[in-house]
This record gives sequence, structure tokens and C-alpha cells, in this order.
Amino acid sequence: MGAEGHSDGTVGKALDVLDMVANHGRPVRFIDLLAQSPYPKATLYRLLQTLANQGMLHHEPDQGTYALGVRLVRLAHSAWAQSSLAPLARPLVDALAQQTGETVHVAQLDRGQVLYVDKRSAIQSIEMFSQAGRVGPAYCTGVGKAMMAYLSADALQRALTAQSFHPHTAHTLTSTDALLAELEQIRQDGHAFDREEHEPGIICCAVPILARSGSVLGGLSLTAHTARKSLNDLAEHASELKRIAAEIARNAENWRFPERNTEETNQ
Amino acid sequence: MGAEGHSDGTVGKALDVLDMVANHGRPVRFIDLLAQSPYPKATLYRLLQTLANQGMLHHEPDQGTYALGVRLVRLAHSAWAQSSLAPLARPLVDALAQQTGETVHVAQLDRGQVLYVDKRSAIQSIEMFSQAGRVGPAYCTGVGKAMMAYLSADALQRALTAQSFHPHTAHTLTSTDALLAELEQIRQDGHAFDREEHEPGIICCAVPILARSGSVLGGLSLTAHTARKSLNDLAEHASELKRIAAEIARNAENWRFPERNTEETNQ
DNA sequence: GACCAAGTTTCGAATAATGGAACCATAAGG
DNA sequence: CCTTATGGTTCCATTATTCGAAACTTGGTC
Repeated sequence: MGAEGHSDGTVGKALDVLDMVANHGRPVRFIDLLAQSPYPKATLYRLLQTLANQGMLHHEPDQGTYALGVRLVRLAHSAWAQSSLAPLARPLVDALAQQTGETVHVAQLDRGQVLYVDKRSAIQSIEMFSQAGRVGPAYCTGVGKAMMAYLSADALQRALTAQSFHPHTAHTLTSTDALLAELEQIRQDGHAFDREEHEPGIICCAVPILARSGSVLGGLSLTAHTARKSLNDLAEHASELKRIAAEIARNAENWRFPERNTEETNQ
Repeated sequence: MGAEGHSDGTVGKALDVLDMVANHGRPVRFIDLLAQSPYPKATLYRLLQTLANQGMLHHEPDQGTYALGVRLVRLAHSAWAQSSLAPLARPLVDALAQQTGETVHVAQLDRGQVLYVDKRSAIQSIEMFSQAGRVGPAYCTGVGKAMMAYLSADALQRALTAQSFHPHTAHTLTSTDALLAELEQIRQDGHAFDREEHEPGIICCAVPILARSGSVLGGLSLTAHTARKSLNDLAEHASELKRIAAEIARNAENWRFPERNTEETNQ
């Protein structure tokens, strides 16, 4: 489908294969992977062997299938804990979800896509890994637009080329120009709206989470259904969102630079 | 700090580096990695570059630090959803946690260690990524012993060599022989106990989750504090645990072999 | 301005990855 | 029972990648 990556070396290829397995969503046979891979039989075979050896893939010998390995879950724990804003944002986000009774998302930008790293809702109980890690489009979501609005020129350029501009609903912005105009507006307001651009009935108000330096750390959004809330209702929470985003950013910066070596807690 | 792997090729080395970053628990400088890596400067440098390029690591240019990248969070979503029992077990585990008021763990065995893939407690609300992905020792936990008891001879052998037999408490089994005897007992009972072997005051009753073929899919445990429950109290839930484990296994097998192509729901 | 430390680049040599083709199972078909 | 097809595994000469010592930046310190 999409134009995939400029693979660097063997490692790039291996990770490519990993993605292929991931995207399949269920255990895959060798031959199915072969069909959609650009690599010749022997090469693919060796890559799969290596990945399985390493625990990145799990090979079911009876069925001859490959699935993602548990080592990834292990890595994920660290990744989520250290490379995402979610753990720092948790208490703040929780409070907001409680207070508003609506759903709060925390997201980061990954290769032009929105990657949700947390989702909290006052009502429905726990979801989680089931939600964290999920990806969505940037050009037609509140968090996506909020983050893009504050990217540097070249980062924005890269992000733009990654957008499909598929018209999910009648309100979806479907051109670069329309999106750029919207981003300008967002910069003026300091917050973005999703006006049912991704899913009918779903609206949200979103703000970027910005580092002191101005770089985009992530996004924060408050989502609701049109049946219960209007855009204006959501807009009333904009300043609160901004306050929280700022606090998350502050936490993040303190966390990231603990300079003083704090006694090597390690595991 | 165990004896690490027989790296296969460049990919092995790259994943090794990834682990090093993960184990550090916070953003790392190049030089710190260099110090603990067996690779020469230039090699390590190239590996880091490749991984960063691929989004597996995030490189903060200002600080010169590397942290795990968001791509891992994305992969984690798929990995957890497809390679772990947790999503299938969710409703059952939830119900058990509610019913007993105690904490329920779902775990799998990864290279001789217990890897928790889910944790539910009736009281404390959501945790999750924060818990799923966490690893612990096998020889001194209920789930660990329950799973080991049903391993094939050679798998058990491999698992045994991975155990440290560190005496966490006065009750910890600290020798292979003691552990093997315990495993025999577990096979007879069909369930395992943790008699404060890992942490003082913490006890649990655990059962393996077994495939029809007899292979070990994972483990399920009910954990409590000695202040509230006794081993006998927990033992009363053993048959319930077995019933649930069996149902999880059944779900897992149906899920893994969906033979009939169900209309490609995709992501 | 000399020194040091962290990080980056170079480049020939060494090594590991490549992939076409052959091979081995197992299952299907005549 | 032999033939063919299919999915998976192995070989091995060729070639592209990776390796790593050393040279080179960059930026801070005395």
C-alpha cells in the first residue's frame, strides 16, 4: 500500500519484516509473508529465523506460523514508561476525565501518524494496551492537527507527505492547502477542533504538549459525542487543557534530564 | 546481568543494544552505552544510528541521549493483542478479581522468566502498561512454578539454568532439587502455591494455562496478603482457577487457528 | 591556545548477508 | 503406486555490508 521505508541495512529489513507480521494482526504463514515481501525466499526465511531466535517473533512449529514475540511486550513496558508522556500525564489526565465525564486522549506523533499512548474515560472502565499503541491519521484528528500545527517547517513537510487525505466524513479536510490554513488557525487559537472529521458524531478539542524549546512532545484531547456535547462546550475546557498540557510538559522536562545520577535504581 | 545471548548477526547486535537502552530505564548517553557494550565505538555508533532512524530509539540531539522509541509502543499494541493471552483472558480475569476481591495475574514464560501480561485487582483501578511487561523470577513465584511444572524436559532444563535461586525470603526454594520436588508436587495437585517465597506477606495460588497438546501457554494466579487471606483460603479457589485457565486455553486455541478467513477485518 | 572528552567520519579489510537453485518433506491427483 | 504441486529448508559462490582502528571535529576547561 503506502510507500514503505528506505531500509538501512539488514536491521532495517528485519524490522520491516517485524512490521509485516504486526500488521497482519494474527499468526502468519511463511508463504503469506513471502507474497507481500519484497525479499526473496531465502532472505526472508533467514530474517524470520533470526527474529524468532531473538524472541521478537514467536514461531509455532506445528502450524508453521509466526506471531509477534513476548520480548516485545517486555520492551514495550520500558518503552511506554520511558519514551512516552503517558505515565507522567496519568494523574492529570485522570482528574480531567473524572471532572468532565468525557474521554481524554494522550498521543504522540510517529512518522506522520497519531499514536495514542493513553486513553482515559470516566465511565467505561479499563481498556489499555488495547488502546495504547493504537495509531490513527493526523490530518483528521484533533490531536493530530494540534501537533502538526507546531512542527518545524521540515518536520511538517515530512508529516504532510505521510497524510492520505482520505475523506472519512463530509467534514474531512482533504487537501494540503485546506490543512495548512487550518493549522494557521490552530496556531492563533492555541487549540484545535475535530469537527467530526474522522468519525461522524465524534468531536474533540485538542492542544499540543510543547517543550520549553517549542518542540512538540505530544498532544492532549478531550473527546465527546455530539449527542452530549457541542464544540462550544468543549471549547470551554480549552484553557484547562492548555494548563494541563503545560504541566505535563514541565513534568516531562524534569523527568528527562535527571542529570544528577540518583543512585542507580536499575531493576 | 546474566550471560547474554549468542547474537546472530547484525540484527542480534542491534537488538542487544536495544535491550541495553531498555535496561537503563532512562535516556542514556552514548558514552555510557559504550562503557557497558562489547562493541567498539564506531560499531555501536552505527547501530544506534540505525535504530534511531528506524524509530526504535529516540535520539535527543541536544542532550545527546537515546531512549526507546515510540515505534515500540506501536509494536507493543500488536504484540500484546496477538501474542499474549491477556486480551482473551480479560473478561474472565476481571470477573475473578471482582468475585474474590483479590489480585489476579496473567503471565507467560519468557526465557526462563515470568513475564506478566496482565494484572487485575478489584480495588486499585487501572494500571497496565505499567504492570504488563514487567518481569519476575520463575523459581519463587506461583505462576512461575506452575508453568515450569508442565514444561517439556528440555524446555524445563533451559528454564532451570536461567534461575538465579536468590533467597528473596526465608521460604525461597534455593536449589534445583528442592524446586524439582516442588514441581512434582504441583503436577500432582494441579496447582502451585507461593508461600511467601518472593515477598514476605505475599502468597498466591497459581495454575498453568495449558493447550490441548499439553504445551504451556501461560499461568494464572490469585494473589493475596497474609493479613487478609491464608493459603487455605486461596486453595479454595483452585478449582475455579483451573476452570478459568481451561477456558482461556480454549479461547486461545480457537483464536490462534481461525482457518476460515473471516472477511479480513484487519486493523 | 593547549588540552581533554564526547561524538562523528573515513576507508581498506574482514565478514556476514544475499538469493538462485537445489533439496526435502508432505499432501493431492491420476 | 507413481507423479506433481506446494510449503518450507538448506547450500554455497558471489557481493554488498559491516567492521573497527585511527583520524578528525566540536565544545568545553584551565
